[in-house]
Amino acid sequence: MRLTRYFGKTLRQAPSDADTISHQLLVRAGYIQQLAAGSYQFLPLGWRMQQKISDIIREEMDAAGALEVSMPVIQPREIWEQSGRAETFIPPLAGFQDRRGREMVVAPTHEEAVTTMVKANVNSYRDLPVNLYQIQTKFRDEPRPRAGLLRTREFMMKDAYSFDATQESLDNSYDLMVKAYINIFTRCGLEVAIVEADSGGIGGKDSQEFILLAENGEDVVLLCENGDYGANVEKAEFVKQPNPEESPLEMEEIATPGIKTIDELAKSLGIPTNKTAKAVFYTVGGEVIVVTIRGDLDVNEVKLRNILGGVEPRFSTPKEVANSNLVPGSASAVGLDGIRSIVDDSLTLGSNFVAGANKEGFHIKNVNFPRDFKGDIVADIAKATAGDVCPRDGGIFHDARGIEVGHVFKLGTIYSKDFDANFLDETGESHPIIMGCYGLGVSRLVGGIVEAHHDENGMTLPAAIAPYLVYLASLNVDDEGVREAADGLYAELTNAGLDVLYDDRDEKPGVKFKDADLIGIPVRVVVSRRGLNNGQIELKLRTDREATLVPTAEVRDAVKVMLGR
RNA sequence: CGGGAUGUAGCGCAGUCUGGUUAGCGCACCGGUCUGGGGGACCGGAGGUCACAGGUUCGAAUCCUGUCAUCCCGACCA
Repeated sequence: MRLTRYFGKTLRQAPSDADTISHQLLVRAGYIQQLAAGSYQFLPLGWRMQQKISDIIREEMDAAGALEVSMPVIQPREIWEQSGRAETFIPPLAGFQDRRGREMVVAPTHEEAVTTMVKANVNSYRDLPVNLYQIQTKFRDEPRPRAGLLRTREFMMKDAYSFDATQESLDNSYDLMVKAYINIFTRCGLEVAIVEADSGGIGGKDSQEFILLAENGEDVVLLCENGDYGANVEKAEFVKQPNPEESPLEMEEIATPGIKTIDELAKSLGIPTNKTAKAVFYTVGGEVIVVTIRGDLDVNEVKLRNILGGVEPRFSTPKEVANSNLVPGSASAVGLDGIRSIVDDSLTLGSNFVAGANKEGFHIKNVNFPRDFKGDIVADIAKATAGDVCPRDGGIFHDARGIEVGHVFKLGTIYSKDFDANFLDETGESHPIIMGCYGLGVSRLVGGIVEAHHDENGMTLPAAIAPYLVYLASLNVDDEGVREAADGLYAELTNAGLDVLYDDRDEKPGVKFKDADLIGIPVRVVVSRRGLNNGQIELKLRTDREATLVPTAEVRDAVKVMLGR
């Protein structure tokens, strides 16, 4: 494609509202343009890059036996009511009424739709397994879109759904997808960490995320130093260090005037924080509950939500706390009646804790669980952090930020039951179909790849996903010899099956070099009067410092070698 | 939802505090001359509902009120 006929232009400065590097470079290089918060238009360069990624995804999904379909973005709200997610999906569904007054939603994901599709087409175990996927627009009304393409409201996603007759078959379908994802990310030039994850609003049991490690990432993951375990911080399990054994002593009230926090409490008593019990108040569906955890640990709200049956807990307001007769700073579950108590299992790993006395300015020594307070639920609800101990092999966790680029789930039968999507087994017995689902953020990958592949001058895109393979720059367009040579190379390289972006503009060399670097095309070919006088053309990989000179006749083969073709 | 910041040409900004020519500058854009290997120089142009609405005033980009938009931080352990 000739740049004189192209659409979109490069910017010397990025818009002031772009602050992550991928956002800045994608806008400056003319790949994308913002329309509204979390809503981007793809210019030709950006769209081509996204299409290259989509092509890779299609190849790998097809190779794994999945079949491409397409489902509506606008869906009747009914099916969301049927699954029970109409009210519970976070962020809340966006939608509108059609002209007949029927409630429609803009789909944030497609479990409901695909389940109805499969229900109509699968009756027997002979029809299974099957895996359906699509690459298509999603809309989620995110409370805070940010970081360019890394978190948008409208985005492109590849979503796949597997349907199996048995758990073993689901395991196989799931493994096939994990392998396909590894292939996809590898081909995109990315190294991703596969970590255990919470399944969140989608539902299901086993779930893993593919995390592209990057400083601008929103997710925090914990990785064992031995490489055998990695998990999103929302999910991570760890070995809680037990306190030294002591025999339980009698409770004793002590005055602690002015002490409000665990740190102050531990300091004033000269004890470690793990000798204290911390009480935290949450409101769950209008009910205030008290959550008790050892003072050196913090509550993981995702774990808490899961043991509460999936209802989102929220920090209680001061008013709710007061109405429940709880005393902030001196609260505990000791002696509390009529209020639900959730206890982290860390409190079983020690004795004689210091806890609040539920009286302003007082605490109680030698509190022991379950002797001194009840726990309606005792479970692991603690948040792991860097330095904690891996549950698999005792290794130490380190933490890292990353971008969630893929997420796979074993759903089980939650949706097939909602929609009566059943099959008959060999004995004629009816069962709900066992499902899995597999998401991959395509437009997010565009941003993620730039986060991973750039330098101070612009993008350094891998050939597999670059919008063009060759940036052909003619330095002296008013020189007939140069123009003929450049035109000839353009034709030759294009005919050889290489995507060429031909900079035939009447611009200074510096401008062309700057743009070539910014746009990030893997190979740069320069035709100039100077080189031509020696019968030579200049070739350079975007990621190399120095260029090499080759005779005109050898350019095509040399470029192919550089691209590994 | 809460907190903070910002809205002036396609992009980056000054001007606002202290109201008063025709609202400026850099980049980009159009015409021209020179130049020609890392965003070059000069000459001449075009481009603005100063986010929007209302108010104060002889006079508002500037002061007041409201609205909208965009970005950042927080969604947290009493």
